[in-house]
Amino acid sequence: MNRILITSALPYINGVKHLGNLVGSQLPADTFARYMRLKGHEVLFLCATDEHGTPAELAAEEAGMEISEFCSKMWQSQKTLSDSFNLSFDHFGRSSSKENHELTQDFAKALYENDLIEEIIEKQFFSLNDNRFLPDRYIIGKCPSCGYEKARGDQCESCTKQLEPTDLIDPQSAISGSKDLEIRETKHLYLKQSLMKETLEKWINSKEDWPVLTTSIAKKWLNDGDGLKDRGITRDLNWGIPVKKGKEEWPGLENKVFYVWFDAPIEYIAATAEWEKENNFQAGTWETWWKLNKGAEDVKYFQFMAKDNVPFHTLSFPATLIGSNQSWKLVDYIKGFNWLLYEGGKFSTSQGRGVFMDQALDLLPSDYWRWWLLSNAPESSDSDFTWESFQIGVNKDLSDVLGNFISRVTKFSYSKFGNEVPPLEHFDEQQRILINEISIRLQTLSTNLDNVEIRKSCAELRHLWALGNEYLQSAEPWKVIKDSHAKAGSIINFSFNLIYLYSHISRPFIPSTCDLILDKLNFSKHIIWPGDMENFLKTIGGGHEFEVPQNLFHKISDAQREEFAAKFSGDLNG
RNA sequence: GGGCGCGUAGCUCAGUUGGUUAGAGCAGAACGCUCAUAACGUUUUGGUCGCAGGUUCGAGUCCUGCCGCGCCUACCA
Repeated sequence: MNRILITSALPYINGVKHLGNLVGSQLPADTFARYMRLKGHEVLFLCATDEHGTPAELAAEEAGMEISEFCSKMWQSQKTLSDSFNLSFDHFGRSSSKENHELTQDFAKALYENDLIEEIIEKQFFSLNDNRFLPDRYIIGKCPSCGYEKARGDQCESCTKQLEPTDLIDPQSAISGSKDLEIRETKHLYLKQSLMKETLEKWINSKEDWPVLTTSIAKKWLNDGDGLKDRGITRDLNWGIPVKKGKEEWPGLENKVFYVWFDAPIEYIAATAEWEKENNFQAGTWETWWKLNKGAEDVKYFQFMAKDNVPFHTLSFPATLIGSNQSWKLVDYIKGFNWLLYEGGKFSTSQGRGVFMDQALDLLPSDYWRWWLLSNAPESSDSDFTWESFQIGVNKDLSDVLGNFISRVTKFSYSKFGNEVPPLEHFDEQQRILINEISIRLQTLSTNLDNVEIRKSCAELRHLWALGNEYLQSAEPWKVIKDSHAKAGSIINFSFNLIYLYSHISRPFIPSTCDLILDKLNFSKHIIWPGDMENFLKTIGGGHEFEVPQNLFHKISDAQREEFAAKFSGDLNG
């Protein structure tokens, strides 16, 4: 048994997440966590909302709510949705937690003491009307290069030229539109990660098993231009973690908070402390997961995220952990994902384009989405959600292959033998050959999951399901029963044991369907990853009582598909 | 501009360190079965592996150049 720490990238607080967000980190992480639990490992699977930053403040303002109230509400909403999608987090925390405040401030202190934080005086736009400093992208004006009227202070979206806010002609606040701006001097903190370039590079070069996507992004940042740049870790906002040196005030930074990207990854650690507290575990339990000098040497740590998150997890966060010199556990494997597209274009939270988690569940049960998303996860490149692909994938794999197999076995059995599973005589030649093939394929599935190869795992699982139909077709119990009741019963017994197998190995992918199968077929709720097939496929013996489940999956009709597509076609939320 | 990735059957993709007749699912065709959600099974039709060179006994796999597509480039998270 190993101790396995799994974190999913933190979903941002500003609204309901779409399917692209879901498949980019939380969902594959859940499948991996569930698999590792079935394997008997001690798993700690964590996630939390990422609550700080300007977009959260603006979203709260738009909703007419206090920021703290807004975040609480959105946290509850995201928590409810992740439960509905059966994301099996051991704890779903908040980056605004007391634990994160303390840890973040402690990290800042340690980094400062190790000469890895620098105080820099900068000139920055201050909006008198909004009574706040404005980040570069919240200043708009005319682009000096192409004349575009609504160029942002960091970059002109029209000609893509990189800009400084002071370059803009006739600058104004993007928040209020006010032109009453002045440039003020203000102090900020920078994380001197440039000093850690060699250390980080060596660490990343040692990770030969990471996906190319992950290491190539990290190396690009390490070697781009003058190399790894220092990074500002403070912002002029009200909502966030106040800049402090541990518990002490930080002179000149009294009204500032840490940059969201500094405190968000620290929440992984804080969430562990929250988890400990919530469960009343012995004080210091969280450290056994995170501190190498307190028992974390044997922990294997996996992170899941979309590609936009990779720089922070490969560079800034490790720089924070290493730089503190406090023997923190570093990540062992980073799984990065590309984007999921919606009908060829981008999912967009701001434009309401695509399908969002709450809307998805209004249409169909979670397993339909889980299955399609996992079997089409954007691993090697961006992948495209289309209603047609979704319809075909769900209908074929879930209804025709898995659902129909369970249906034909249970209904045939019930009609011929009543509500008790008939007994197995002994494994015949055909069954032995099949047991052998299943063992091999199960090993492949297991290896794919060990390697966090999500699509391949789905393909292999589907193949295992298909073996059930192939077996039934060639064994032909409906013919055999005319000569031998016992022999037909034996075929059916074996088929029930195949369903028993599927209810275990499918659980990381489609948990609620598996629970339903366990329930209806009266299988034990004690689920493990199967070992020896010969024994495992004898588990359900003769006389086992069951109930015929209703059809587990309903097909998506063409009419339904068209209705969904029309509903979600526009640039407004459906 | 720079960096990275992709381009394999009509569609979506897999192809370990280069090794014999290039694979899967979907779609198409034929046949079979009738237990089942008109579902299932068997067989089968589709590929000069983006283009052009090169290395090699041998290249989808390595090298060079080109074409096309996508992503990233640090104050959106």
